[in-house]
Amino acid sequence: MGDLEYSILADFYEKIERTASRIEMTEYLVALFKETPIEIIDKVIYLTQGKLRPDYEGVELGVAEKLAMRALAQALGVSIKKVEETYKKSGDLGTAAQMLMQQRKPVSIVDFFGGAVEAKPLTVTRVYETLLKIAKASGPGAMDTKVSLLVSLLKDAKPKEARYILRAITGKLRLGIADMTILDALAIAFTGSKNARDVIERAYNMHPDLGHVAKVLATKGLEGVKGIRITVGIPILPMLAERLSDPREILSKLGGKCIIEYKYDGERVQAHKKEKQVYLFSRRLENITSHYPDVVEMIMNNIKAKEAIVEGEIVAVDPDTGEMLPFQELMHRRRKYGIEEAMEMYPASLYLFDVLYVDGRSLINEPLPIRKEYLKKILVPADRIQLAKSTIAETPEEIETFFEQAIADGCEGVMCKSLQADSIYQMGARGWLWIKFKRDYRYEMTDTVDLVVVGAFHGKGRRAGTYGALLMAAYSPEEDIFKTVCKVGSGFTDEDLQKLPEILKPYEISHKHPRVQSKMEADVWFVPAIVLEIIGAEITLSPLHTCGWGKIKENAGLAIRFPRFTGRYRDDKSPEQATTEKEIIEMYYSQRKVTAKA
DNA sequence: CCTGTCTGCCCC
DNA sequence: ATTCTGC
DNA sequence: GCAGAATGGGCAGACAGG
Repeated sequence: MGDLEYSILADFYEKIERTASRIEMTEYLVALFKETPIEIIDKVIYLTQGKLRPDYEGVELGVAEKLAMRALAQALGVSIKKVEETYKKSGDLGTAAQMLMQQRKPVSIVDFFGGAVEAKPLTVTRVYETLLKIAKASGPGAMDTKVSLLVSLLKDAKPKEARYILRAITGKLRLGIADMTILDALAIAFTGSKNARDVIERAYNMHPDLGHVAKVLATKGLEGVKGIRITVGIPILPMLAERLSDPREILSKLGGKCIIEYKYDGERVQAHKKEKQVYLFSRRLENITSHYPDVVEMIMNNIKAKEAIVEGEIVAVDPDTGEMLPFQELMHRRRKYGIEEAMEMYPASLYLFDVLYVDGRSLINEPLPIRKEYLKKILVPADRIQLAKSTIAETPEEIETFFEQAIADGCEGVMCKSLQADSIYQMGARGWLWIKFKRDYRYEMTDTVDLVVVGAFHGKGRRAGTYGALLMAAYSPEEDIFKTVCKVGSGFTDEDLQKLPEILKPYEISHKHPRVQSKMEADVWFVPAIVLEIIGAEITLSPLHTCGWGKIKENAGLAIRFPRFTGRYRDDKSPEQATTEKEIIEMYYSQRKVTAKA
């Protein structure tokens, strides 16, 4: 059985990490694949993706940052505190491990002979199999088992190897390569040119398991890969949408005319029906069949085909009024136990918007209008299963009108889709055939808030050395207190990130400021002083943030959904002039009125 | 048995 | 989910 | 414009530990 020393993999990772050129990265990957014995090509691919098995199999490590830190401390015989310190400073657990290991000298003869020096070199298979064992450990004592397994690996690892083992475990290799680059490299490594890339990508889209595709390619060649087809029961890579904020632009991208449909605030689902069997897959291809027995039932009864793959959005509804409920409520359905009760409290509606396969026939290459016809043909609509509401729009005004109606009906926005002859179902991400349009993409349509920076969190990866996110608060004039509403870590340019520590440094304090109310423990606290403009999609109930605590619901505050920095520093405002708690509460109520109208 | 912490290529 | 950046 | 890597709120499940 062929194997590969893990240090060789680590060396390639290091080279890839050091360059920013995608072409160069691909070249290194190609060299790696050529050096990899065919038997373990799938393992190398999974490790390089930072996973163990394809998503739809649901194999989970159950180890992340904290447990990995514990294991590292144990392997090195240092305190968790020490590991944590090094981690926070470097912003990367892998780098921290490498640094700490390089610092360490053999302390005693026993250590010397018992330690890494005498150990057999790590192999890809050993690393992979150990990670699988970690994933399988469960039940009482599982944490210790997982940690011990990881410790055993780290004890035999050289510093550089530890770097990448830890990164693989935390799911962030951070090499600058992901699926698309791996596909390029596979094409070149096994067929000699990038020409075959499209064929390989297509196979991957229909059977999103890179390890499997690579193995087929390595053992059976391109012909084997061409044989990979859509299989009912294996999820297809879902088509994604681009975003735009202007109806005019949307129309010009889509050729002056489009299908426009409601974008429901729920969970996207790809439903597979195979005779008497139904499978449901999430957007990230997790198997979510057990969460939604009611949806399974509807697919079984109301889709008139022996076999079919359809796509739609699951939305929670109020069992009494039938009104659509916000996404937050649907989350209660993502459970393993108490499904029956949850089903009564949060019944699900399914709004279908596409069909990809019917009775042996792939519809992937059919234009959207044809697919919609098929969908209409096989669907028997009922109370809780219907087509997503849609129409055809040819002017910006028509888009605006339909959009307003969607918002009034409790949707997030709309999807605008091409209906041209080339409007195929583009598996994966590519293209501008689908465009989403949401209220908060438009500055004028959404209220921004001016919030006070009261704390910050150390950044990771490329944010190492600066802040990853800031803790933001609204002001309560009645109590003269600042209460948290969100963290914000998106919207900062590199320049912002460089400036922020300088701006905030003068206000840094060692403990939470007495005028700040927060349930969250920040890495750094500040005197409330700096005000930033923040935009978000809506206000939600929060179990964590303290703004509006108990004023709308017992044991709940308010938070901002999808918060980001607008780029505007409100240095014209004092912290006492920031958005008030009362204003946030009003925003919460006014948005609910809109949805209640529906 | 209850509570707190951590995890999820989680969902959005 | 949104956003920014290097290629 | 793509591909990748930063980052958000919040839910249930799985353990650990009192």
